[in-house]
Parts: sequence; structure tokens; C-alpha cells
Amino acid sequence: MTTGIKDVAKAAGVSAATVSRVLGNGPVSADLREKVEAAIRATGYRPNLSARRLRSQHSRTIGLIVSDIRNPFFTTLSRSVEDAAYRAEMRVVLCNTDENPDREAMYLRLMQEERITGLIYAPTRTTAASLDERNFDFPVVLVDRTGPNGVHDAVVIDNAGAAGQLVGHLHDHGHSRIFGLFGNTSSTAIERHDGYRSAMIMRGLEPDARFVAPHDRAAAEALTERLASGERPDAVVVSNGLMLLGAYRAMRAAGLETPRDLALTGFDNETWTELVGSGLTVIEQPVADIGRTAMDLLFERLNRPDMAPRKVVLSGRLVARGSSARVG
Amino acid sequence: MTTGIKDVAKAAGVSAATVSRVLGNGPVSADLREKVEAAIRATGYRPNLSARRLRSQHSRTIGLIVSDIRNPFFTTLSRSVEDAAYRAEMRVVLCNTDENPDREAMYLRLMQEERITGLIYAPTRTTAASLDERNFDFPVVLVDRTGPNGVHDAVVIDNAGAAGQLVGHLHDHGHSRIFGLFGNTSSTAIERHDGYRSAMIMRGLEPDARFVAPHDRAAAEALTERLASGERPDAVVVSNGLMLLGAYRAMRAAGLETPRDLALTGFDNETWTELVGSGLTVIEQPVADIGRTAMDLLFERLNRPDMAPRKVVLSGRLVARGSSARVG
DNA sequence: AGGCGGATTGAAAACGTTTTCAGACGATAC
DNA sequence: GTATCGTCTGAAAACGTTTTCAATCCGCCT
Repeated sequence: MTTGIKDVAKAAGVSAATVSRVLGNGPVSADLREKVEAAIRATGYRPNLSARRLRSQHSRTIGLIVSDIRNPFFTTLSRSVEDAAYRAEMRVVLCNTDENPDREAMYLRLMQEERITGLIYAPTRTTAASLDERNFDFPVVLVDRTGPNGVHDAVVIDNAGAAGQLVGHLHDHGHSRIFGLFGNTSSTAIERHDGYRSAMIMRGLEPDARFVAPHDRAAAEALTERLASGERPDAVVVSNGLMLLGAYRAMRAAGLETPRDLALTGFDNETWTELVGSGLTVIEQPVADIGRTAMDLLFERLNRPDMAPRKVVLSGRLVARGSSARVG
Repeated sequence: MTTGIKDVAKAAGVSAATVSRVLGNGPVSADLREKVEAAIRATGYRPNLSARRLRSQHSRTIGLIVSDIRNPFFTTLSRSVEDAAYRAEMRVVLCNTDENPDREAMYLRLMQEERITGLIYAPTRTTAASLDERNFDFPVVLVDRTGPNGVHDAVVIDNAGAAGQLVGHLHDHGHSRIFGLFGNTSSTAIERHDGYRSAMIMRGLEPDARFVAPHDRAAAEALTERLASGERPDAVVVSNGLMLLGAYRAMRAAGLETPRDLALTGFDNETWTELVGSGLTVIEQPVADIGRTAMDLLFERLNRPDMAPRKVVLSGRLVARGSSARVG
């Protein structure tokens, strides 16, 4: 139906093989190459990528599995991955799991059926646990979250350290009843909790943490509840941007202001955290770097499949703003 | 190398055709089907999508071309498109053009090579102009932005009406020197300007608009400049979320507060617009509906290719907040 | 002059499926 | 008992490329 390589060959008076070689920069004499290129332009020929991929056994496709592209962290991650991919003349297929292990399983299956070149993947905690056993026939680079052992390459930030930094910053600014609010689906949240916990203990403070589903709603509920019960904390650490939003709303709904009543801090330097009141103190993650690094690891792994697995740890940056200011 | 349909066939003691029929829910007797399914499980067989697509001539892939996934409008648009796609067992290939016509051209080429089933596309104004002449061999649904004539289906919001609504709202609340700040790359911005302009004239107000590149930086510069020169406006209408952010920053940098000094309003109900001060008055777009509707149009078009092109116009919703409150 | 080597070229195989076509079988209708 | 039909099955073609392999051509060496 549509014009194929044979039509071009016929139009140029050469064989299909020669056309293919022109397309792939193979060895072709200058005049034939020119004739073929003219024929390509004349016929408006477009290669069929499915056929090409089937025959060449290279999909030139990388998979990207995240929980939700609307999470700003993953938005800019995906953008940086795509930029790197298209620079390498590759395509990206993007999947949203909504933290749902079933969807995760289905997308992992899809990745195999696409015969992707490599996968960049932010797994749920439950799936991450069993990830080391599974055998994929493409390299996998874990981002943001990681499994226990480390069969796969990974790039993460120093979550425990960053959370500790936040605790230290708050303590140094005169806060001591620091409440921690963490997600319950990712290794990342766990690590942040651990960092929070040890920093608290190290400074002789009493840990006071809760784990909830990583939504704004769940976070809002949890904070509302905590504010209503017992002695009120004077500071809060929240484990990601979306939850921080929920916490902020809950705080406002309770009629509280930051930093006057509560020093609200958390992860992810999203736009609104800068604009709101005197600004929220947050840990900024080098998201674009994470994406770029992940792609680098992927490509290196493709070149040297037998290299030992590597984990790259980038560090977050504390952005101090009004919400953690010393008060009173 | 990897296990193919023939290996499964051998393991099950049937022909490749039968395995294929089991996979595609073709007519197969119950016992053979069972044997084949067992063999599939035993061999861990995964179909090769490239081969399947090549032979069946159906890519089951829809393309999505937007300017930048980090623009929240496109973020949630892409999510709603993907949800609809995966519900229909299709994949999505996502492309970011950065408003760059060259990248647009390259991605359009890519779409043809992928032999996509259909395309959802937010074109640059320059590309949109020539879009009607081009002949794609897949249906195209324009979103958010549209070309002049309308050879393709489209789903947009009533931009002129919404901008007019904003002007009316501001005027009703006592503002009359209303400055308009619009992007210069999309038909959408043009329409919003037109709506702004006619509403101003209709109400006997003097239009005062500027077109700039649709960034936060450009918007910030433009507003800063405007605030410094001549009689200061008492209200501003900004044509999209990112530019609104720039405008807000510029306003704050100039030491002004909303609504006291300036009634800042615009498009896109992003998170931060609600949280900032007493909130920014904005036009909220039904983004998820736009995506869903676009997919609907696409599927209908696939079923009935000869139907006349349709344009679906959804309407934005005015979300009145503090920034447009009557003052003085 | 004959042979050899490198550079180009074309014919045909291969990639892993789906689909067409025809055959086999059993049942139903006469 | 035979003809007819419908259902299931397998062999082989087809999808549009890339890649292998052998052939051809040309120049150069002995």
C-alpha cells in the first residue's frame, strides 16, 4: 500500500539492498547514493520502524516507569530522560503505575514485549523487593527508589542525610518537637524516615513520626489529626512535595501560620513552596541530573554488560526559607 | 535467540498458527487452547510487538505532541490521554517540541515512521498554518490550539469568551486600566487577546496589550517594564500559567501586592495560584476533559474516516479569588 | 597476460508474527 | 449412503526491512 523500500529501489533503478545502505550510511558510490536520495524525495518514502526493528533486533527504545507523571519530580525527570534519549536518537515509552503493583507488573511485561533497549524505573516498595530475582533481558536503572540488595544500577539522593539535615536545621533554629510525616509506598520515604529518626535521637529529641499513603489528602488528614491531639509539635518534616502541599493546606485550615505557629518543611522545591507566605524551607533534589545520570548509567551498562552494579548517590540541597525561621 | 511463537508451538505440539490464534482469541478448540496456554507459561514466551505490528499493520500506538510536558496543562493532558489509551490497550509516544518548528517537523516525521494509529497534537502557530495542506495517513486531533480552516478535528476551550469573562469580572470589580500580557507562539494566545480586546472595547475601555515569548522570564520582564512606564494599570490579564507565574514574581519584585496595588489574573488553575496571598483569580480549563474528548474524537474518526471535521469547544470556568477583589 | 584484492552491488534469506488458503474431520440433511 | 456444510487445524505466504553471501568490476602487481 504505502511506498516501501522496493518502490524507491525501482524508482532509482537499484536494488533494495542499496537503498537500505543509503539509509544506513553503508558503502554506496556517490552517484548511486545521489540517485537513491532523489528517489526517496520523489516518492516521499518513510521507513517503517516496525520492520526495521524486527529485522535489526534493535528497538532503540527506552522505557520509563514512574508512579505519576503529574508528580513534579517525575515530570522533570521524564523531560530530562527524553532529552537525553532523543539526543541519542531513541524513543521513550512512558508508563504511569499510580503506585499500583498490578499496573507495574503489566508495564514490565509490556517493556519485554517492546524489546526495549533499557529501562529507567522508580519501583514501588513491594515490587522493588522482588526485583533482584527477576531476570530482564535489558538493563534496568533504578531512580529515586531502590531495592534492598542492588543487582541493578541505581541513582538516588542521600535521603537519610537530607532528612537529617532538615532536622538539624530545625533544631538549630530552636525547634525541638519535630513531627515527621512520611509516605508508605517507597523505599525513599523509609530512608527519609530513618534519617529523620536517627537525627532526632542523636540530638536527644523524641521521634514522632507517621506513615501514610503518599497523597496530599492523606497527608492533610494525618496532620490535622496530629495537630488536634496531644501536645502540638512546633515543626514538621514532610517526605515529598505532594504531601507537603496537603500538610500546608491542613495547617492553614487549622488557622495556623508558618513559621509563627509551626515550622513546615519538606522535600521537593516546587514552585509554590517559594511563593507561599515567606516561603517553605525544603530539600531541593537535582532532578534533571538524576535523569541524565540514569541515562548515562544505562548507556555504559549497554556497552559493558558485565560491570558490577553501581549506585550513584547525589545530594539534595537545603533551601532555607521563612518557614523555618527562629521564632519568639 | 529468545523464545518465539514456534518454540511455543513445538512445546505444545501444534502449529504456529494455532498459537497465534490462541493469542488473538481466534477459533481454537478448548483442549488445544489449554495445551498452548500451558506451553506459553512453561516457556515464558513474550510476543514480539515489532513483528506483530509489522505483520498486522496495526501499531496500536497514538502519538502526542506538545510543547513541554512540564507545563502543567500538558502534564495533566498527557496523563488523561495515556489513561484513555491504555484503557484501549494502546501505547502513547510523547514528544516535546519546545515550541520549535524544527523539532515539530522531526516529530511529525517520526510519527509517520512509527505508523501511528492517530495523533493528538498541540501545534505551534507557524506549523498550524500549514497543517491543512499536509496529508497524514493517520487522523489528527488538534488540542488547545488550532489551525485556521479546520481540516482536522479539534478540541479547544472558548478562549475569547474566557478572556472576555476575565475582563468583565475585573471591570465589574472596579478595575478599568487592564493590561493584557499574551504569548506569541500559539493560536490560543491570539484568541485570548482577541477576546480581551473586544471585551475592553465593548466596555469602553482602552486595550493595552503586549505579546511576548510564552515563558515566565519574558512575562516577568514585560510586566516589570510596563509597570515602570506611563500610567500604571490597576489590573492584569495573563494568557497562561507559566507567564502568570512570571508576572506574579515581577509584581512582588516591584514591591506590589495583589489586590491592593494590582489585580493579577490569568489562565490555568495551578496549585500555587490558590495558595498565594488571598489567591489569584484564574480561568480553570477542564484539562482532563480535553484529553478524554480528544481521544474520543480520535476513535470516532478511526471508525468513520469520512465524517466532516468537528471542533469541540469546552468552556473554561472563572475561579474568583482574592486577587480580583474590589479595593478601596 | 593473468591473478589478486578491495570496493560496490544485487539476490535471497532472515527477523517473528498474522493471515490466507486449503485440507481434514464430524455432523447434519437428503 | 452420499452430499453438503461448518468448524478446526496446519502449511505457507506475507509484512518491510537489514544482513549475508556471492558476484562483478576495476586497478594494480608480478
